[in-house]
Amino acid sequence: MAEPNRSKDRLALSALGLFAERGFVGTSIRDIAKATGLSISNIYHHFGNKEGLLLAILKTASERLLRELREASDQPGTPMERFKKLVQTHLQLSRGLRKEAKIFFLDEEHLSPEGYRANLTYQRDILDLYREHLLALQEAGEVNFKSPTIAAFNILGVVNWHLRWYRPEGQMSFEETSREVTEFILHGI
Amino acid sequence: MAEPNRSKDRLALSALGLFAERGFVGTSIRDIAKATGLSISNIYHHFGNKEGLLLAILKTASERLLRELREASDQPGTPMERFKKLVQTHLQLSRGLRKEAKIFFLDEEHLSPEGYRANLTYQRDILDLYREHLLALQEAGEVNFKSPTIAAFNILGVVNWHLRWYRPEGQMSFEETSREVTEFILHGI
DNA sequence: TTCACACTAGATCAATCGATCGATCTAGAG
DNA sequence: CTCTAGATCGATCGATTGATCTAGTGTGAA
Repeated sequence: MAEPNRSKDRLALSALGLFAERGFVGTSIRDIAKATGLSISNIYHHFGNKEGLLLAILKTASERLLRELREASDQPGTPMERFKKLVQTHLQLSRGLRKEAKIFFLDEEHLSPEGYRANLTYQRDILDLYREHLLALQEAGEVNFKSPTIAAFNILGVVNWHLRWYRPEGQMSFEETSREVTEFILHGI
Repeated sequence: MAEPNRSKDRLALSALGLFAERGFVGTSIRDIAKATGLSISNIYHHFGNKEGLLLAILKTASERLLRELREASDQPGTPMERFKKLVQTHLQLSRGLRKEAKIFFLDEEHLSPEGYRANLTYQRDILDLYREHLLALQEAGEVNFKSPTIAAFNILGVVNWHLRWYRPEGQMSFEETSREVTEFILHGI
């Protein structure tokens, strides 16, 4: 086996694109197999079932997102500087993880209870990261919200909505929208 | 016919609940028929096809939402007062239209081109309403964003995210979260 | 060489899908 | 009393679904 897990990776990559485009239920295992040129059996061999394939994609993406967000916001600096870095990094990463993010918020209701729980945990981890930073800001007193939790939800709303409406082919550049979104958040808290 | 369109309304109501719970693709026309106790044929008789049923629900809800938002924000007052009223009304209405709103943002990719376009138009109408108000605020000079469009997107992100995470059965009251969300938005702009 | 195992293909399964059919029922118009 | 339009029914269509089964591959260890 010169190229280990090549089929597995190809399946995951094709599935990512198809899930993002047509949704989980809207994509059949035959679509995925056909897109890779492999047979259906590979999906069941490598991922157990259709949901296993989705969860594998979600796991990889969310772990990477959380890790990179932690790294970026763990740099030295004032609480406000670190929080700003967190938001900016989140926006930038979401840009590269458009498809993954779309899957994330799309097909929750078609997952098994275990899959749903895993999905929820990934989202909660991101929320908690924001809550930590917001709590630090609140203790520093530079801030005018009462509940760090609600503030974290509001921020996630703005950030996640951004990857919903932002179109790279539009007239507004990513840097332009990203700066405006960041300022909205910084004023909001 | 003592009760005109009763079957039609019952179908739409059942479909609303099922679509919100399991998604459009995740709900079969058999599920809807079974939930109402009527036969499958009624759906095709009253709505043409499965998508027609969804679009009918979407149309009713979005027209009502837009109308009530216009009414609420057309009251006399300063631009800021009217804008605040708009946001508060939006939050309140979303609370009563939870299911409809969920459908709205869920299954876009499974619609026909015409259905997708209709869906997009409804969302654009809301966006434009916000842009009008934000433009008035910008001209009044009380505001620190550059693009009313981006600001409108940000606000919609916060409002729509609210109906995603807010749980009536949780410990936080609706009034509490609503106030906090509104303040976040008002500071953000 | 032999054996075990990871990997892959293709045929096939029962279940379910959206949609359509002709037939029947009901209510009101003329 | 007849005619018609709309509402509703159960049966059924072909297609597709996720999943499984069998039958091989090729590779590396013993």
